[in-house]
Amino acid sequence: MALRHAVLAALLDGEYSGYQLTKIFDVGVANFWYAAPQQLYAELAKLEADGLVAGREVVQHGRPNKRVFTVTEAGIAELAAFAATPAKPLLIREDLAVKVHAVDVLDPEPVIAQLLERAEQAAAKLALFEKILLRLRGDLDEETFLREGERIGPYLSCLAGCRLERQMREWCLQTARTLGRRTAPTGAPTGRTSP
Amino acid sequence: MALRHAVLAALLDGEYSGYQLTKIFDVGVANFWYAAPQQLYAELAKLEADGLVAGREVVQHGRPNKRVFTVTEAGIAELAAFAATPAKPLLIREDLAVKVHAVDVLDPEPVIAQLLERAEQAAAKLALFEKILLRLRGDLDEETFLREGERIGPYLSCLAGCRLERQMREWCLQTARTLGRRTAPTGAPTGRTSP
DNA sequence: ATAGGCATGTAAGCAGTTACATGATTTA
DNA sequence: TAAATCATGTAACTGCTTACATGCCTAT
Repeated sequence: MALRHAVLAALLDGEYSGYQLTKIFDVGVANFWYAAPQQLYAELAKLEADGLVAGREVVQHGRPNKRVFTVTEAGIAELAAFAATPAKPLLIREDLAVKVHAVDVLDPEPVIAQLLERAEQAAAKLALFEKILLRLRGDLDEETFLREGERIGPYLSCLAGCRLERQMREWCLQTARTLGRRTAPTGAPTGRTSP
Repeated sequence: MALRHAVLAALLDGEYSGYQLTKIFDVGVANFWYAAPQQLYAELAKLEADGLVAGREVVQHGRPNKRVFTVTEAGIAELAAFAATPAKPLLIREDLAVKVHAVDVLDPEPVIAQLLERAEQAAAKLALFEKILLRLRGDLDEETFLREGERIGPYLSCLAGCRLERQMREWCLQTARTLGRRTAPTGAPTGRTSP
């Protein structure tokens, strides 16, 4: 049971409703945990029942009311216990890499198309993360902020997201180029050995 | 249902038994899919029942016999259909990043220790992957191999593993350093503001 | 009007994890 | 003689995904 810790960590950034959390978690690399909306509503209910978060009704005009949640002291204690526990290894599951692994016996065209699409998504996420970094560090430069800032956890985990997306983008582009060169020596003669 | 595709892709590299696959999959980033041993035995049974792989008994002396599996033509067709289907987004779940995200309200010591340990694991995996790359490309240099090699899929997916582990190592070290500087201004006076 | 965003859930089914079970052989 | 490696599973449980359900408000 580790989704609960990801939810608790996310709620340290502020009061959020279930719906707001779904937005944060379906960016996926929010805090390196993906979760479906239904999981979040269920988990929040459990966390509240266990006294790890406290809900508060927020009345809104013009849109449905919502319940926002805060981490309780018991919730902080739960996080502390979690942090002191040995970390589980990274869990990663990536369709696209499986397809690339098998590409030699397959039609490479759809794989190349997916690599290019993924590269664009990675670039978009990277841009988003860099905006978040800017917002978090305010008017300080990164080094000063990391030395003296009050709350650097979200910044540090966002830095990991940047690294990941940057590598993802580069790998996708490099791989697409490599595959493209092998399949389509189309257009002007290139002086390479003909088939 | 995507574990089956990861298993099929892994079996393109050669005939493997269930036990051998467990070794490949618990390296984790084998082809970007982690799976527990029990999953693999179950999945192989299903794949064989569906005619996507074929099993063959290998008699051994001095150790238990084993059954090794090969991908059938139907298996290749299944992989082809999978490759043509839009890829699901990357699934990533990382305890350690969650802990870092929450580090401001926690004792940073155990988190730093885990970051350093993870950095070492990443370095070890990186070294392993680089050996695999060498083995795959034989006596060719990378560029030539990627242009002219016969089977480049495993090489390309292993390159992704290298990128990932390299970033992981650097992020862990950078993050541990940052956290360490903030908590322990021990030793010689540094001129910084005292607590 | 219709699509999209806000807001919260239930229910069924499948996938993944943890614990248990067995047994032979090689290495320390 | 104990521990590690090879080799293959079963069973119970938990967690995750997919599909369904509802309803209001805003923008096009």
